[in-house]
Amino acid sequence: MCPRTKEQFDLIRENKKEQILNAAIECFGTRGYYSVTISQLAKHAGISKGLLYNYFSSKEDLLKQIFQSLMRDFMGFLDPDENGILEKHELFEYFDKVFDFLQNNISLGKMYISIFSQPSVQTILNEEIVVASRQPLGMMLRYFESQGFEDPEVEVAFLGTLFSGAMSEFLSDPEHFPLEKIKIKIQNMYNMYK
Amino acid sequence: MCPRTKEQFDLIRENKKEQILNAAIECFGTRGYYSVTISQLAKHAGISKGLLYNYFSSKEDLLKQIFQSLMRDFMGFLDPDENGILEKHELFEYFDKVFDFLQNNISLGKMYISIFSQPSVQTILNEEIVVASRQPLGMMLRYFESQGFEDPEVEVAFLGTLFSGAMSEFLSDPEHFPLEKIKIKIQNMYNMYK
Amino acid sequence: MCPRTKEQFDLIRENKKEQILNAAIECFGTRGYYSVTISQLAKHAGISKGLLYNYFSSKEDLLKQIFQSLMRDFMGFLDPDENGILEKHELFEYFDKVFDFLQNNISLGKMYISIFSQPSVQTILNEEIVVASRQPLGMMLRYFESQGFEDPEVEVAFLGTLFSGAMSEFLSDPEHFPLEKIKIKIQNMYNMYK
Amino acid sequence: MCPRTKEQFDLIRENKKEQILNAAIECFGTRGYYSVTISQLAKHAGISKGLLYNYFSSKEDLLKQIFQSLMRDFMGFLDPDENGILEKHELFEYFDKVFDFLQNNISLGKMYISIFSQPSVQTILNEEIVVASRQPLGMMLRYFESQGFEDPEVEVAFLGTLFSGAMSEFLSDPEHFPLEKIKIKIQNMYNMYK
DNA sequence: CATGAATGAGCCTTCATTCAT
DNA sequence: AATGAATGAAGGCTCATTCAT
Repeated sequence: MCPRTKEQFDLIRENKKEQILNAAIECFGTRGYYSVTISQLAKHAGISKGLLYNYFSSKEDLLKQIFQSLMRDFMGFLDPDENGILEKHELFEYFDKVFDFLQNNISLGKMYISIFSQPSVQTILNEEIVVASRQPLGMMLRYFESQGFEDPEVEVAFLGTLFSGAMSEFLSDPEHFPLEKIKIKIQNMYNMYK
Repeated sequence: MCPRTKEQFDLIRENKKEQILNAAIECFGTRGYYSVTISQLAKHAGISKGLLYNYFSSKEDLLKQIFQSLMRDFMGFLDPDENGILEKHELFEYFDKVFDFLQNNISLGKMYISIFSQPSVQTILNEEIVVASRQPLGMMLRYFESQGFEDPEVEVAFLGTLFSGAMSEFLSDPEHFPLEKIKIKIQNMYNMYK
Repeated sequence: MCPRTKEQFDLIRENKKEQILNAAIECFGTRGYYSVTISQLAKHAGISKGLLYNYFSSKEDLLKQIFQSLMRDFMGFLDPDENGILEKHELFEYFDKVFDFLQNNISLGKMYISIFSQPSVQTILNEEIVVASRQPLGMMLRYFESQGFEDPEVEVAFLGTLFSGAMSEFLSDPEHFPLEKIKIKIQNMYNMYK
Repeated sequence: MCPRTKEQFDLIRENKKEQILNAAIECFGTRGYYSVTISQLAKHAGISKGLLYNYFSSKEDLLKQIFQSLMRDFMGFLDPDENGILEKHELFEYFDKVFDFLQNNISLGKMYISIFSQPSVQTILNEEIVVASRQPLGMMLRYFESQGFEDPEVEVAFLGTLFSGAMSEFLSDPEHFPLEKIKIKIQNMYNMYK
């Protein structure tokens, strides 16, 4: 029989990679990066240990790739028209989008939280984090400046506080946290009425 | 050389245990529970590995004891007269005390954050966390009820959001986070003027 | 597309096998048998891993086939008329041929050296080595006997010493080893003037 | 009970390290660096796998330390008075010492041979080899210069040829190689009569 | 009380080999 | 004939824990 075509192989690779990433997000999210072994990961993804290394060069690499994809998602929520400028309605919708996303991707969110709070994981991702956060922070700062806020830097810090607080509280108990009501409270604080 | 009186023993035990706990807090806080080895810990504390097991039965036990001591500190901030009832000035002062404490115990704070966000560490501490948080949450709820808030449960959740957000943002970059200004913003929200 | 005539098949097989052997000699010679992976080998040969196993049943088999081909070459140098008897001019020319060959096949030579000195590779090739060396050693012995040497066995050992020494020194630094001058020194020792 | 003194621990370490080195030399010498596993090594040395890493930071480190000790031995044979100058009697005795040593340390010798001929092991030891060989080669060169040899560099190369040839032939079959007679032949070539 | 040598289970990773297409 | 995805045994190494002294 003739071998598979390049297109067939590409399709297999793409699907399998997705499959592994999903398994990894779930495992890392529920049990934490350090507590998950490659063996468990492979079993969860329904593949052999060795195959994982056909797609990711190491456990660290796997973490980095998940993180980067997550960062891309978040950036897309913040600045959908990719013009680097944050408009009022974008900030407003950002809340909705991020928390909608989190509700549908609880494991991913938990993983994100555990990434940002585990010092040693931060070490692994350090460069990625710095690069990834530079742009959104700058956009928020310019937004508050343009809106005539008295102390824009504090506003950015406070917004960050609300965000990271809401995320971590929601994700630590998704069933009971009154997400909708909190969102409304926050949006009211910024006069973001629909 | 070796034999000592009972009093000497007790004094040594007390000091040594403190010494180990401090070293552990610093190491866990800066590098994370999983990345710190017992060897490193012992070296940092200036003792031998074997001796550490004289004071703590395992690495997990060490973590639990740190956590319990931390919880006791926090409870002391929230309800200093230990009457189980949260009064307005106590909530007001709670903010100050907690963040004063954090500013002087950054490693401990980082460790706290990493504890609450690492799923596997949560597993280790699960019972302790549930027990420890039941009382303060109840106190806050009764406080907001007594103050006639429309939806006390949401208020508790929102306060928790502000808290955990401020903690995590402050601890992720203690040098630059405008802690004082954020504290004032929060206290204003609750009309906690001095 | 796929089907071909039997003649085409045979031609392809012959070329492919040559191609793989050459790649293997180069890789084994420069990096050593154990450090070269089948993947690298296949890439170097411009084929897939799977195809390699169509021509060689295992990594060991590949090594054995290279070795056998090398042994055939060397035997051809020692006894070109294949009469099993070593004549003076044949021994004389043997030196020239072997070292000419080595100069043009440095990787092969390095591989030969590494084969003979790696105990575990010797294990793999053990039978082949014994069989292959029996004949030339016997021929040399009879040669020195026929030339009336006092202690022919020592002469064989000494000749072997010179040979293996010159090979290993040349191959460990082909650029700087004064091969021609050493050859002349050796040939003078045996009165092998042209 | 009181703990051991520093001297007691040092003694334990020294003995144990020796024990591991000897086991490693024997294993590497008989089966080759790549074919020996840490498990086998540990079993052969009568210790656990983990303990090996208490004394050597890696398998490579173990190889390097063996090699360095071997190089020190060889240098001691070549220039016992450590004046950096090779005298006639020293070169003469060098032969005897080296081959006496090899007869009593066949595994070590085999390991040496396999080191110098395995390309990938060479890579590991590359710097060490360059450094280690610079001095003796320089000494030999100056010796032949001082003795008025016509082409001292070729003499060094030829002596190296004899050496590495004799070593590899002897070590590949220590039982049958006529070492004494070969030594005499070589010493006669250089007029090194006792 | 105090030390660090010693253990061994278990981790991440590699790689020869197989197999469906 | 040809491909590379897939497997799994095995290797090097780490580290919490124990124990003789």
